[in-house]
Amino acid sequence: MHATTNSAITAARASMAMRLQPVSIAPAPAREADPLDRLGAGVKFEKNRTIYFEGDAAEHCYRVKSGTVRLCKVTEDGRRQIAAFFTAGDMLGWTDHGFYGFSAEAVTDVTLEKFSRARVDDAVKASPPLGRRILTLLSTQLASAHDHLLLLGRMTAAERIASFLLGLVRRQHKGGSIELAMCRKDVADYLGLTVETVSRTMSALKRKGIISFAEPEYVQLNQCGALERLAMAA
Amino acid sequence: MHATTNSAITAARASMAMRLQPVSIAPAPAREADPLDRLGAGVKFEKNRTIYFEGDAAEHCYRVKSGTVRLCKVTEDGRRQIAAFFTAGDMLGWTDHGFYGFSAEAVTDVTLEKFSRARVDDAVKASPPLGRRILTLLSTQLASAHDHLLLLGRMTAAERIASFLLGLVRRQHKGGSIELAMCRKDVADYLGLTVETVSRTMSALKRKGIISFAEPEYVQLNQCGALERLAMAA
DNA sequence: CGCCAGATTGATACACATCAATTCTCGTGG
DNA sequence: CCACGAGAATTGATGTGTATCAATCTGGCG
Repeated sequence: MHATTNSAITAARASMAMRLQPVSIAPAPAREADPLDRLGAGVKFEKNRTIYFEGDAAEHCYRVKSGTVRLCKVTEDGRRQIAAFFTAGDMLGWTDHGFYGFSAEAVTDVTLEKFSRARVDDAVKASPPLGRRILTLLSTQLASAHDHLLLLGRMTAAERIASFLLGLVRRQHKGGSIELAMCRKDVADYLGLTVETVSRTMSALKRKGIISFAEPEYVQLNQCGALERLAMAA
Repeated sequence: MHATTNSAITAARASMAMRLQPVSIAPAPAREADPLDRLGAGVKFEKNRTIYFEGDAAEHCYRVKSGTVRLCKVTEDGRRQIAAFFTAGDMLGWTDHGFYGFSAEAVTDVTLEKFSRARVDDAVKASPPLGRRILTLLSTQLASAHDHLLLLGRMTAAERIASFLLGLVRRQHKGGSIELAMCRKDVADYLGLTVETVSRTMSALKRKGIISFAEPEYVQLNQCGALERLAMAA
């Protein structure tokens, strides 16, 4: 019935794990200048400043040079959902709908390259490979969002935390140890939980020796295997 | 602080409501032949057949001609999440990652146009406007997925049902009355709930006179205002 | 030092899941 | 035509994972 080999599934899973978080733009082909480089203007935002608001006209898109950005939306009564975190190399704000659907905010102090949408559009017309890159980008972000849907719709608190930590460790490949740029509230709003549940769940993992941390923002993954078993899902 | 006008927000909200469900490909420019038309091969799938499996090599993409398709993933222990429903005009299976991340299944009997990814890629190289259409497509689907994240992460059962029904009524603009192509289990798995909760919540809405239905698959929205108040969120 | 925001931990509440019957519809065969 | 069985939907009784409410603890900073 299932026409796929196991190795194909394994490969797919590996790639999916890699993109649990939004992923960097593909590196520009070998030794050519990145056509985006000519178009960008450097901008900085302090921690917790808003880069653009949900509902604003979508006249710019951005590429992260340093720091972390969150994409989020807040309801009238204060509930918040974070759709993604972006770090160095990620691109955000590309939409074909005239208005941003989610706000973008600086989680830490950030530096960005800011692009005029109109100019990028022109550049894309002139350079098909650039168009492809943006396509790849959106495709990656879409796949990532779909994985996030499974997490929010069907996973338990422990599974969500495990997936989140594994996603981070894969992005910042520094073996086992990760730095959380965001506070517990941000983690909670990304995972569809409350701060308390995030804190309790992480404490439980710590008690079991699966992870450890002295300060809340520096976490060591001691048993990735155990985490992967928790994150299971697919 | 918030630099946006109310009308901008209103416009953005309207457009966001419109794309709660994945949205049709933009109509081909006026009187020109759609470049995709030459590339597609018609295929049919019976209700509940799988169009492609998660993990399969992503060698084709599809455009729905009739019927409804679901994009979904099932965990080892049987939990399922539906990421999207696609209907006539929607495109699916476009990914830049070699393997499909989610399976696609026929909710009803469906007819599709099937495209070879390689050929579409070539066509895109030859025709920049086609590239733009696909970009728009992905951008729309991404925006839709982000709205879905808010729904799964932060909304109550009643809010999810209300959003879902409003999303449907906007797609099939037949004023007030909608046809559910999918069963309650599909709705539940799209909304991150159980069948029982979907059923109970819809019964409650019926008791209040906000909606009505004799057969489960034909629902009449009597008070869209009340539903919108429920769906609130943003 | 004393303040404050963030993190952690504890006690309790509740929304939704789970388990368990019915009921309803529809297709199938006697 | 009706009996029968199977799958889907609904409804009810109960359980539980996480939210909520409420302290307490911690580290940075004026």
